[in-house]
Amino acid sequence: MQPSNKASPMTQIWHIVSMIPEGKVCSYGKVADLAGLPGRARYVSRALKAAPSELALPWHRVINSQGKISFAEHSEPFIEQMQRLRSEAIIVNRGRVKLAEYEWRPDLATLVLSMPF
DNA sequence: CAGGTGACCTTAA
DNA sequence: GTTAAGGCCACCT
Repeated sequence: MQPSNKASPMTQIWHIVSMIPEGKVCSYGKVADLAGLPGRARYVSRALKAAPSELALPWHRVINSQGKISFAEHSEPFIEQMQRLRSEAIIVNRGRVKLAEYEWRPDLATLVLSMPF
């Protein structure tokens, strides 16, 4: 019997986030959709908060549907996220990035093949 | 069990 | 371009 490595919803979310490429961003809602959890954007934020730091997920590439950083402006995590985005040559103005320019558009076929069973 | 909360989203002003 | 309201759902009091 194989050890149960079935993907939990949270694991799925971590997996999707890990695939966002450098220099691109993705909204919480989109991550939820891609993880097979439509309408569960808030679950994505919880999953990120719960993610072990050893995973080194690119959590800073996840923003809200308006292209804005969802942490309170000027808060510590807000500033860190902005710095991380800028370090990838992403332009951030008033805590917002231009989605038309930076939104991740994954190839769905490739994505499906990368999914854990 | 009931109510509050939040790293959200869509819609309608 | 903005904000406000309603919806959402796992977690915590």
